[in-house]
Amino acid sequence: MLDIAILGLLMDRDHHGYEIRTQLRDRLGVWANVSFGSIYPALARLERFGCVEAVVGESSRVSPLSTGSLSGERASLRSLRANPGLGRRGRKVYRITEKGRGEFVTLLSDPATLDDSKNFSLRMALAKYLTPSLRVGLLERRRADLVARLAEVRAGAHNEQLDSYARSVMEHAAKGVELDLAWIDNLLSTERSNQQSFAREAK
Amino acid sequence: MLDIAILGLLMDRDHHGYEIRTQLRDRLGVWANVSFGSIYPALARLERFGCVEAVVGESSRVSPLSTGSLSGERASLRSLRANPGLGRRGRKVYRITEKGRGEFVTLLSDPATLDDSKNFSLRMALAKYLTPSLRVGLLERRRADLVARLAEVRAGAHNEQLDSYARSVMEHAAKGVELDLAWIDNLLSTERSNQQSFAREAK
DNA sequence: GTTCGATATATCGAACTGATACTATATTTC
DNA sequence: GAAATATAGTATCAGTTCGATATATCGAAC
Repeated sequence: MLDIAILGLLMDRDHHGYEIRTQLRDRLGVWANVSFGSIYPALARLERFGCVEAVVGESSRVSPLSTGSLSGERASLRSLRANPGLGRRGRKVYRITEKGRGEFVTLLSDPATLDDSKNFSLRMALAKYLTPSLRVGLLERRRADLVARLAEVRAGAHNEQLDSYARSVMEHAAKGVELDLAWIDNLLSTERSNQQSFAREAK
Repeated sequence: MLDIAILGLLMDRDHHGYEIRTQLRDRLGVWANVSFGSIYPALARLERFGCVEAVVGESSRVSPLSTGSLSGERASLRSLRANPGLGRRGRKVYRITEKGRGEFVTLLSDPATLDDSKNFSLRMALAKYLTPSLRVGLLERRRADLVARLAEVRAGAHNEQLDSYARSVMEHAAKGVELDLAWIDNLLSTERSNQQSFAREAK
């Protein structure tokens, strides 16, 4: 799952480990904070499989000879983030490979194991890389899962032998699922109206 | 975290592994489905620490000699669930020990690591075992976490360079946090009005 | 009669977390 | 201007959880 997230970020531009963490928080909205104990092994794994590669010439201070490339790197770093305070330590910047791009699309399209909320949100955040039909398929599958889950938590909320706290948790869980469901339905209708407008154009 | 959940279920009555899974789904509303690869090791761990013990005389078919205890067991099983079709295979029923009860309250009260949504929901579902002041403390801590998280996802949702899908995910995440926050505030006001009515009684 | 689905225990490898350790630079404080 | 503090950065470890898989029993459907 982390693999998809990392590859998705790298589709846009190169990143180093620390940055992946902050991007995951700020752009993908799925994790509040991913552990470095997840990120670095995942990066190593992806490199082993040939999906990403470490970008050379980013090790900063070790080679102060090539001022040309160094200043170039500085410039790219400056453009990376407008605020001062760039890289403090030798970073290891990763770039996605061709194989990685292929693997990314495969993983993202794979309908297996998208049961939990995090997994789905991640895929939606990267949905621009999917074809419309795959997007709709993903949404419909998620919708079915949520409907089933809603029945479960609603049944739980009506359980008479629950104390008020446990019941409150179940009721809140139900509201959360309802919110998710409304979101999915909204996305689905957007998706379909886009398809219609596309069909009109093609006519 | 699973330890708290299991001990919490066992506070009510004895359970076997499979049942813990269904109860976790139906009563605690936190997990849709916990893996057996989590439950059985957790049970073994808790037994190793002396927090739970396997209840003897529940091994069913292995000892058809003690008909007295067997019929007694049958009766207890029948009372356990009204529907027919009880244990098909030898179950291992666990009971919480005195040490386990102590450990449970300690773990439940421990303010450390309640950052994620699942963890908090679990604690709330078991909040009847907490004192009012511990409950309020838990709620206020969670509230602070959510306020911080809300700022994060709102900032993310206003990020201009996000595509429409990623932004939708962030906006939905923000709505989810808002829903959580409203729930917490509701629980907090309930908690405080209960305290007030208690104070009036004591007067 | 045999496949199917629910009940039940158990284990394995891979993945994820939280904690911790380490280093380097920037900013603030005295 | 020295010292503390914060932030940026890589890395690893033990413990926990997950998903898949194997095994077995029983009732029901076919």
